[in-house]
Amino acid sequence: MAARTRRPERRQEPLSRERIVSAAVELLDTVGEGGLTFRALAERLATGPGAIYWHVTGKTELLAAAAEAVVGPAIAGADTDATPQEAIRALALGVFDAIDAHPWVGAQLARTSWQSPMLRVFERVGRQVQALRVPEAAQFTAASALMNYILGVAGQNAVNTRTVQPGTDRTEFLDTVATAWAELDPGQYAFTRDVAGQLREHDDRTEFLAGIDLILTGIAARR
Amino acid sequence: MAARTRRPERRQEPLSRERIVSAAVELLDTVGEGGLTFRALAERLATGPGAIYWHVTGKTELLAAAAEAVVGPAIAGADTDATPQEAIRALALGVFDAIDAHPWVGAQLARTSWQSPMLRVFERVGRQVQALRVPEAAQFTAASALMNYILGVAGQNAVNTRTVQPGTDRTEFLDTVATAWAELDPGQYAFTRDVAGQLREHDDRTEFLAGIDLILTGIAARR
DNA sequence: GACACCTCTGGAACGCTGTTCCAGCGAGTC
DNA sequence: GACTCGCTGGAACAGCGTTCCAGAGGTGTC
Repeated sequence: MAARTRRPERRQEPLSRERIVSAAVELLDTVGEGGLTFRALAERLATGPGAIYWHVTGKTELLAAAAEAVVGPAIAGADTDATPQEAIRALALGVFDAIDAHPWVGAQLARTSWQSPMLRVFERVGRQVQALRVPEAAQFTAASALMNYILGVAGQNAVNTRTVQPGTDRTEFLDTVATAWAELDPGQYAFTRDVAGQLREHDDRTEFLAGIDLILTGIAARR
Repeated sequence: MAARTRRPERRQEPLSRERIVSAAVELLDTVGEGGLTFRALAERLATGPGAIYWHVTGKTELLAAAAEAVVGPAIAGADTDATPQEAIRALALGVFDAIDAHPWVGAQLARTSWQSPMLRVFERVGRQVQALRVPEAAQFTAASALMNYILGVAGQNAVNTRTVQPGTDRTEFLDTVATAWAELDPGQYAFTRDVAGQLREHDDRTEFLAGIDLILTGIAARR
């Protein structure tokens, strides 16, 4: 028994939404999307699965909160004294870099439509679209196109990091795919073969920005 | 036993990969993404879950095959005697319409990187990019941007149909979101409020095509 | 001090999933 | 008739998100 001598074995910090969310982010970062389970999370927090549900309604909300925690700060910067184009680029890169640092965020954003934080991105992209003097009737189209492109890249980024074995690095992965492309049937896949080299050597970030610029050029030309 | 008179109670058709995939497509179309389980599929095929695994390696392959079955025919058309822009539009619309008719395909395509059938889309988009006389060094970028945009729309389309309750129709759903947008804080969400009306009245297909055209314009301007 | 509250805990259990296992059926072959 | 082998389908397994609930621990009231 020795009930007298038992130490105050109660957990140092009490459970809280913040502690749960930040533990979830750590788990997602280290073990990946599939690694976030309520049991693993409970173990990390030295509690049981049931306790977590007191602070969080379910996995959906938990993932949304984790994404918010990571993306929120990344898009918080001010876009004063910058051209609209530069502001949009900076915003898009903020999202991109957050996804790059936390691949699971890409899947999460692509899965959850325009709730926060992507609604905030939409708002700020839209304002810059207005600053570009895009006709009112075309503003929704312009901002939507940018959002869809960003979310498309987000999703693909997530897919790629999910596909790659945890052991291999990015260069090796690109090399494998590029080699596979180069060995496709020349009749059926002439173009894909042609650009296999560009796939091998491209930089994701630069390429992402080039796509943004393509759309921005399109928007400017239509003004 | 009356073994003599027993009808050929053996299932009419034997199990086969095609039967399984087409049953999966039916299930996905009627019950949605979450409705495709091996048990439901087995019941529909009047067999057990184990039998399915003889013809299909697992759920991943099954989903890929289902997407291929739906998207494959949609992008099979020939693009002879059409301008490159028209060919790209037609191709993109083929993918869009397939997704529109089978919402789960959007999620599937967005989830599986550029395997078939999206690699075939990439190839054919790329050829038209070459036909547009885009400099070699920019071809990968141009084709990738189009692909990422298409996949972004695909993913968002899937999200929206997943969010909406099976009861309500699209108009009602758009109305709800647009109303919510119109009631946002004017200080923080000025732009979003401004375009709430455009959200309510927009047509997905037209909007999708407008985005494609924006990128095409950007590509042409950079030539 | 005793009692009743009420927030919060965490382990057990539920129903569901994808997947594996394997006894056995039925047609074709020696 | 026996043997083989492609194929079947029901049972079982491990894991998931989620729910349930007995009870611990702190706080306020008499």
